[in-house]
Amino acid sequence: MEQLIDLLTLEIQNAFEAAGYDRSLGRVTLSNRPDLCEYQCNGAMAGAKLYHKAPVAIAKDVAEKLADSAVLKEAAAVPPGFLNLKVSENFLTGYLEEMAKSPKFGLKMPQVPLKIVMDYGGANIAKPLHVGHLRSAIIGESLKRIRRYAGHEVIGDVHLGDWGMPMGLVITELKERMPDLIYFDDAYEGEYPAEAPFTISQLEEIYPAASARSKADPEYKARAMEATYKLQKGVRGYRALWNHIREVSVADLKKNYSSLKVEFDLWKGESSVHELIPDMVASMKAGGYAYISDGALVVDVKEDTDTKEIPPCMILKSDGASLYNTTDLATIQERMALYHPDELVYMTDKRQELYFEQVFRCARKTKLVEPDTKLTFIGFGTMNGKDGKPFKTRDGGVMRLENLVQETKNEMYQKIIEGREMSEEEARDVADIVAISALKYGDLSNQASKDYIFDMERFTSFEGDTGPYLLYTIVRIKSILAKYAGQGGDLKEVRIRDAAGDSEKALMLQIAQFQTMITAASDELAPHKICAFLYELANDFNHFYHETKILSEEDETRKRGLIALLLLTQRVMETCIDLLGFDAPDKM
RNA sequence: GUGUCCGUAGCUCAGCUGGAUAGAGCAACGGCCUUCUAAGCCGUGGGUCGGGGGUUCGAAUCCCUUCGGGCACACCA
Repeated sequence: MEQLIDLLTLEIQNAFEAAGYDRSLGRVTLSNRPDLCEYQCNGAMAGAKLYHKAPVAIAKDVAEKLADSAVLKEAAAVPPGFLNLKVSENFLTGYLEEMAKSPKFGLKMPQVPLKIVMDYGGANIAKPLHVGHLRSAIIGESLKRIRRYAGHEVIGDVHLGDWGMPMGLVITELKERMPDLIYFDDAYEGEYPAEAPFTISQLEEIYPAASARSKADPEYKARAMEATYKLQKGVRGYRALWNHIREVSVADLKKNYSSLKVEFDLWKGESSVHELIPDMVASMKAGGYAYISDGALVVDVKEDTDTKEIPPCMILKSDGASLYNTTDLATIQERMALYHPDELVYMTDKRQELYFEQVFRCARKTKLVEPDTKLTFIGFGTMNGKDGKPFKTRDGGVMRLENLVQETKNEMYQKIIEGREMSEEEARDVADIVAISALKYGDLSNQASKDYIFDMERFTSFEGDTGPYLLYTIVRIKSILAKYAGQGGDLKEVRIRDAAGDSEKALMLQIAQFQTMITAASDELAPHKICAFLYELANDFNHFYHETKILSEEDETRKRGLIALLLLTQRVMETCIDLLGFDAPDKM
């Protein structure tokens, strides 16, 4: 169905035309003076010059044509030339009724759905997930859900970091600690053990140790680079060891991502494409794109319109090893071949923006993608601590994601156990659900591209613009609906009625904006717009709730109308939180 | 140095395809529970929208300039 604001615009445009003015002046916007009107049109002021006429006179002409509009209850021309609009209650009711019975509340589906591959994992199998991976996972998951809801086909790929230097570092450190492992015996030709010679916790300790040592010890670093090279070349023992690292690590990653309700369709990684690399490199050379510069193989990606120096895109290091660029380019090639996507989306820290600009240009220049394939980079800001610097643990280390999630859950458990009578087990379950909302909403309610300050106390608060506050609002609605059903009310036999008061109408008007909001969130890749909408919706509901008796309403018809409005509010809210990637409990 | 993003209330943030009195939340203060979850609601105080110039009937929003900060700038990912 059409967006409410478009229906209003059409109505006003017709009035402009009927009054003898250009219909393009009739654009309607949400009111910025809610005390005066619900929607407004500023077109008369823009038309003043065109028609050499006082803006308010134009507005008056238009308002006259709207006197018996079925859509508008009121259209007032006020100085200096605003058209203040109020929607007809009856029209609004019909609009919400149609929303209630349409799939996705009447959201228009694209004529041709896009096929999109989204890359929003970025986890490295050599090291555990840390807070830096949180934003990519949370924002990426939400955007995937939003664009699916908007009617597109989205494939989410975790795209593991499993082929670079970190692998060489872990292998080198393993060799250092356990030189007698069969994997390091070049003469060995038998089967390797099925069981990994290390656990996930050991792995978590090994990488940081190796990384630190390689920074301090050039000889060690050289060995790690060599190990990386040997792995990539296919040395049997190294591959077998690498398989262990991957298995142990992926099992742990799946557990962690799933605790955040983050799901990937593909568990591919840099290594998935290593076999494509030689041919890709050869064709880049044959096509005349790639050449040797300072020993490395590069492709120039400068353009005449550049306002700054764009360094060439590196394809192979001077030692012949592949790097991030190589696997990313090969991955583009693979994704094009396997899925023929219309768009490739990358979610990473915004510091990688220049890097992706190089890769995208290189992919275009070397024709890895179609001319009309869209390549999108979404860079997110840093998650900072209260001091405004990148988030760290108390002792200054990198905070593991698992610990952050657990701390949030514990914090929430404390609050629930203090404020509510609940069994310990139930409080734990509820705390887990609410904690995820706190974490995700705290992140998503900020613009993705900006840095934000992680404040556990604020995010887990039940007051203000937080995830828990939204869930609390949903729980209130659920509670009333459950009571209504318990009293023998049939939730299927209810229909929305015309709003009887201001707060009821405000709630209805807010719900009616759902489609406009979703469209904006999807087009602009902006989950925070859903957050803002939800928060406002929750406020509107609570305001309405406070001054409206529902279950004790004596007029049966009106009561059913209120229940229908509650149902719709709940459905819209739950749809929105699902798009953000969290759930609501039944009680809290 | 070059490029880029940001600077809005004490704090954390919206608003930025130009419109009327710049909005929320937190914090502070004051009200509202015999009645559907008071983890709620209502209200009060708090702003040279970093500074300066320009475009416009109208600028937080667009342009220029300046100050302050973040980030990036080929063999890491």
